[in-house]
Amino acid sequence: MSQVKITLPDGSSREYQQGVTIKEIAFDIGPGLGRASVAGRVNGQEVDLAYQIEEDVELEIITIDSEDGLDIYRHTAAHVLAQALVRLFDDVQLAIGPTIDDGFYYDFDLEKRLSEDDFEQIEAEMKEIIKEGYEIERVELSKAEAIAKMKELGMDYKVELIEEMEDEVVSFYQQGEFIDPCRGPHLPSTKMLKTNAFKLLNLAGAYWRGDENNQMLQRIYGTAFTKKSDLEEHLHRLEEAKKRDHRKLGQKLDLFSLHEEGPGFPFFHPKGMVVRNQLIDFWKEEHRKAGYEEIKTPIILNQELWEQSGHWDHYRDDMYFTEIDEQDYAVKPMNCPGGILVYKDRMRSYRDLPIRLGELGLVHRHERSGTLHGLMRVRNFTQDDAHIYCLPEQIEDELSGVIKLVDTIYNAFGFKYNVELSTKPDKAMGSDELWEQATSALKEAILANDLDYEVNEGDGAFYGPKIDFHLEDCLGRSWQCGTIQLDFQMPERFDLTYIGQDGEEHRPVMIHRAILGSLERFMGILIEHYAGAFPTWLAPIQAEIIPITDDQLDYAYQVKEELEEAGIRVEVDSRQEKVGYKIREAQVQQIPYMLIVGDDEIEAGTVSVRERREGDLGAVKVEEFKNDLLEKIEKKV
RNA sequence: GCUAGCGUAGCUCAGCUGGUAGAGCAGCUGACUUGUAAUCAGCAGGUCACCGGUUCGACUCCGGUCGCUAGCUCCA
Repeated sequence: MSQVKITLPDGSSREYQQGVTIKEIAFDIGPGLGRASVAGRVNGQEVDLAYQIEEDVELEIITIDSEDGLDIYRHTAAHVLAQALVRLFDDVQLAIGPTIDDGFYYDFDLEKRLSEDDFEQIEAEMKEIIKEGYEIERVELSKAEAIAKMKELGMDYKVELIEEMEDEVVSFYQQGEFIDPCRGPHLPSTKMLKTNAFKLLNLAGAYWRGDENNQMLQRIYGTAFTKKSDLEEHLHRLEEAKKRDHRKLGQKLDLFSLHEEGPGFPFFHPKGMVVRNQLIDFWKEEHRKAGYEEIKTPIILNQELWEQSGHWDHYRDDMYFTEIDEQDYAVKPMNCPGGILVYKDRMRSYRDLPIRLGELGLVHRHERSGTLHGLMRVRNFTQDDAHIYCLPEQIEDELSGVIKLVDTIYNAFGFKYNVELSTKPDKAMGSDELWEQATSALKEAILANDLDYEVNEGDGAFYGPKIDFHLEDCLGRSWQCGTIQLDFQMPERFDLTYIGQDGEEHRPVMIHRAILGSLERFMGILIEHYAGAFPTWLAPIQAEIIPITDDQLDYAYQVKEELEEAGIRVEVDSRQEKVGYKIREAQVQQIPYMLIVGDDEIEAGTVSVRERREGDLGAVKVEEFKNDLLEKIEKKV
């Protein structure tokens, strides 16, 4: 027997007999580590504790309290869920069961339609399996054997998956009577799962392989932790997150509403309009500084325009149509064709380029009913659109300019964002060469700006690839907001030209871009981001004046007038209620400042300032409060 | 669009195995004139989403439609 040299992450190394398992090494290093170990990473590859080391390797022990350890733990929990389903339902067909950010799910096919009422029974069976404490063993079969095995068990989806694998050996994990093909690793035993720290959360339909043309499977989502308290904390966090839901806050803070009379067509209330208008003011200011001009184009335009743009061929199903004087018209789903008409309205010189035309354009799209979601996914929304017409050699600078503008605007709200590069979809216009050229230009712009990004294959617009900027909502769901699309198709289709230095006509390049994405979605994100407590510059009401009795009403209105004259949004709560009541009301409405005025304040010409988070700040002169507040608003703090 | 669930007063929710609805908050009226997160009393408010069926009788059971929620698909 020869020795193998194990190098640990800290650089130290140890010698063991060839064939030593990771579990043995972990216990050899220390019993504490041994007990906490769930798997290993050999030369960067995750493997089971029972994995035998046959040569010199770099080894990392994965412990239960690490992120990777928890992931393995949850993966085993998913297998236990699958095992429970197989035990409970004869005709269950297993599909896939991966881990996700906060838990795991398993997809399966079953004649019986499950409901959440069935969770209790399934969880009980899972607990039983955990208690029975099966060793979890890795089994390797040849591809042919693997297929035969799955056919024998009637697992058609697994057969399909294995048939498409390239490897000749397929690994399985067996626990008791249950066996499931899986890459692993897994916990060494089902009994390592805590019976009181997992929970099945919800049930959903999910298409096999994510394709809506396929069979719809049933999916059970669950989560698992190594401690009961962690599970409880997680569930508590979910509850707290739900309180930030923009749909709830929108109603509570009287910002907007949705009605059956117009599904997906949001109604903005006066307070919601304040936020929206502040956002627009900020947007306009930043765009003015970045060299944009603004236009406005019609909502309804002749159908022929949409045929020319390619929307008729590629986007018709998502559009609304109408008729005017027996002519066919369409309600715009995008602003570009209208904007193009503005560009084409006169001759353009190379000296004019780049031309940056911004438009807060109201678009309508027929989104499928099941996809609507508060303000995040609606059927009419205002895009903070702009189209940049430029020379080919200006592309790089223009793309960078937009990326920087996105960063500036998102930073004003403290948003973290994810960047995706979306490439050519199946349903696309134009040659592969042009797409390739446009895609690599976008990629270069991302790299030049030092952004991390992921590639989203086939998710581009039908006329060009795009860089998408994603923001997260209260539950961590990702929503596309900003987008930059490089387009060589529309200039061609609309025969866009500029006169070059040589006096000849040339083709400009077009960049479509939105920073906020849509005002509606962005506001939804904003509401959840701030949990309704908007920074003062955005707050619908910035200060609530609270007189203690009617005797101070005159003074209250006097203060109101002074602040209003300075442009501050202020209200007087003139109701005959106790101070505590009015304060509570203002707190619930997340008003940044409450100004309490009693006889003392009248006497001294002050207001007692209460800040919504810090509480009572004491009395200050009205003038001082005003200047202070104006400065905060100006600085957007 | 698909799968599952849900739809009772402006809001949040009760309503047992079918016998034509109730609370709190909000609203209105009155009293109280109040010092940093809810003063008291009274009043009013519902074709139980809509349409049809079963039944002597339906908020309750069944079917359909619409809307909402979670997820899938699709997307700003």
